[in-house]
Amino acid sequence: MPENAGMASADTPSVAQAGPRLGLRERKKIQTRQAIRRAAYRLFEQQGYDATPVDRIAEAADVSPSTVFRYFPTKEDIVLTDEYDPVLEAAIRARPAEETPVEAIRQGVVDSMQRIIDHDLAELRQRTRLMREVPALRARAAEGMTESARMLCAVLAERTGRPADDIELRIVVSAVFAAMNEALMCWVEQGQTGDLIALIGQALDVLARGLTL
Amino acid sequence: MPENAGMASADTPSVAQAGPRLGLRERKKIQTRQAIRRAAYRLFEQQGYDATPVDRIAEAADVSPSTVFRYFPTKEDIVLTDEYDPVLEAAIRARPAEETPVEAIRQGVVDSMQRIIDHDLAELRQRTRLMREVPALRARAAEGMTESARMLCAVLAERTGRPADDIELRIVVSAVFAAMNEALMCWVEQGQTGDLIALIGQALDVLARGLTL
DNA sequence: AATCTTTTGAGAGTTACTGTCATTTGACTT
DNA sequence: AAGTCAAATGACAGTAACTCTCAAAAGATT
Repeated sequence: MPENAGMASADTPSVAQAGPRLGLRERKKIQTRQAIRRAAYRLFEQQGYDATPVDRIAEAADVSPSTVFRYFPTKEDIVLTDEYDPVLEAAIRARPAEETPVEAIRQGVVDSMQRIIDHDLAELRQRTRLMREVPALRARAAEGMTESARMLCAVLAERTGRPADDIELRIVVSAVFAAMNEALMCWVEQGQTGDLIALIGQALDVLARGLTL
Repeated sequence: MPENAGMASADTPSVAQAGPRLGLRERKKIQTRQAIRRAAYRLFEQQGYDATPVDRIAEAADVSPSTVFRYFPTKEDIVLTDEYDPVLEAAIRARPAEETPVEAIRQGVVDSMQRIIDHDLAELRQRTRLMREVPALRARAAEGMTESARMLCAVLAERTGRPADDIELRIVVSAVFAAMNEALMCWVEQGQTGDLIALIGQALDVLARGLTL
């Protein structure tokens, strides 16, 4: 059974980062990270998130519990750590300056989501399913969204000339993230089989038309 | 020093509920609840949320730790438990049926927020300040918002005739909560001195005009 | 090969819970 | 007023997610 056949994980750099060959140390770190995440995902699937103590994950990944906490400060991070923010940032910066902010956000969001799907759909599925079902993960994910929101605010601040802490800017950004999140949750509830990009598009449409029903 | 002079807390029913005189047992329960919350708020203010173990809150409230957990399933609940949902629900149901959903939400949100401010501004201040500063509370509050969102979806489902799990409905509701939350956070950052109602109005305006900047 | 630095594992300690059980205390009956 | 019942409380034991410290192991460097 091949170990990592044709499967990119979040532990592999998202973008083609043909960086300098890493030393043995760095390579081992990446392996350990992967081992922990894989063991965790497998156990979560088998027995559920709450029913899986970190100690057992450590055991399954063949590392000490201390090591698990060194790689992932909290159990939630094992599931939620991702590299989506830079992707979104790049996608939005790539939009032409003459585009309206809303349109730039829309295209940036759609583009980066497509990239994430292409990169590792299986992982997105697992992650979102867990996010839907485990309250602790939902809560933590929301925390993560406010951090992403700060980033997006900064990018849009440049684009619009507004200050990064501008209230209207923040409203826009948080509404977009809320809509995107809701679209993701709907997708999960529909069995993750539908067209996620279309769902997100629909969600952003609702925002763009001023929430009219 | 008077003990509860002119100060309504979340432990006192929000609305004028001149219900039947409560038995001693019920009265004591309310007292205990109040004692725990007051002790907690005081200690949080003095030494911070994270630096205050539940045991110390129990001690300060003169109850056993078990009792604290009986009243509040988690430490976060001591801060976050509120009775806002019924207020919002009532406010929205009170809007005339011919009003558009967006307008009904807007007025309902504003009305209920005003009611909350009138009821106990001091508590709203403490709560929102803690929500802003303590990550664990931010996360947990987000969880609470998704529950409130479910309720609001149900109410709007009735009003619009759409199913309660309608995607567009859910987008609308989650966007509104996101905007309201962001307005609250802005208010906190501005020292909680500005006009909160105006801020929320501004936030909802941004949504209503389709996020144009 | 020797040394230096980073990573790891072991172990002890804290804290937020969870579950159980005996005791207490208000409520209700007679 | 005494007795009974149900609910509330407190004491205690246990689990699990971390946090900190320190010595051993392993890669990097000379």
